[in-house]
Amino acid sequence: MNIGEAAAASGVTAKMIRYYESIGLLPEAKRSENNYRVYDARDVHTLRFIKRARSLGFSMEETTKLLQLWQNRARTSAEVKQVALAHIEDLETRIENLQAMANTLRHLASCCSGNERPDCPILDDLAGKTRKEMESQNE
Amino acid sequence: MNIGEAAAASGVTAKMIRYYESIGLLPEAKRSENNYRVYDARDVHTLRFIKRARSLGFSMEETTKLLQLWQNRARTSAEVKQVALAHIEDLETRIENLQAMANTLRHLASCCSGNERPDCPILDDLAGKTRKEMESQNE
DNA sequence: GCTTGACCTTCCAATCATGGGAAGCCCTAT
DNA sequence: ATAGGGCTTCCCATGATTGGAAGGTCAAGC
Repeated sequence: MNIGEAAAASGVTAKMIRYYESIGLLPEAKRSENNYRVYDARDVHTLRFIKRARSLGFSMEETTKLLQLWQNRARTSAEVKQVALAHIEDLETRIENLQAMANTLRHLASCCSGNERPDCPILDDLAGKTRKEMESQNE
Repeated sequence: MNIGEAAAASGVTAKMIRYYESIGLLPEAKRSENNYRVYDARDVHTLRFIKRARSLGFSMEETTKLLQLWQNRARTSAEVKQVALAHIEDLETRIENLQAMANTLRHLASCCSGNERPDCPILDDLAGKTRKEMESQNE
């Protein structure tokens, strides 16, 4: 199985397979006489594992850790769970940050008439104008 | 006002101020006889505008657009609102993606005993095991 | 046999926004 | 005079991925 077939079977691009090998996430693939990388079903399984982990937002570092645990029969589920819980916490932090942004922007947008006039509470906020300054804009 | 003072006054690092200038977000700063960049209160105001926009998650490209609108008296609030609404949509998409990841992981983690044994539903999911395969693991 | 095209190989560069650091100039205080 | 701090430019690194160039290899069709 060439890299292209492995890519098609796993959903990971050939480029990324080579990259994963280069950073040591995957062991060096065997080579055919033509110097082509050769893969088997087990490699494809590993690639899908990586793809699934990445799609759940795990970093390459976390994915490496998970892959090692997967391949280690002496692992404990506690170790795996710890990685997952840490990642959940990271996701929740990021979600909260994004939601705070979205909430602020929704509020500002709802205050913006969105018409042909130039005055805009969104820009006023970005410009650091206080409510007080806003109210006394005729000074 | 030197770049260090402008940085302290705006909360934008000197490094980033130079970067913003290099990509054209900021015009080239005037120079003192020593070739030091010179800033005034207006520049600091602009830097804070940028910082606030970035903190609301706007990309550099969107920030550039907002800055142009801010500095353009002929703008309409509709233009500003459009940028904001597009960004809100982007944020919401990202939030949904992260939440889907978090939900999946929370479910998997809740199914994981997190003990000393190696069997782990989190790894099973990453490995692509179906529920059916899980139930018949004694085969 | 020779060309074409689809693979594969390695290596280098770009992305986005930011941080780190080197080498060297300028100014002030001791 | 020397030490220090700030300024200058330039290059490099991040994380994960994509793009591309230059060249080797293989199969099919002429």
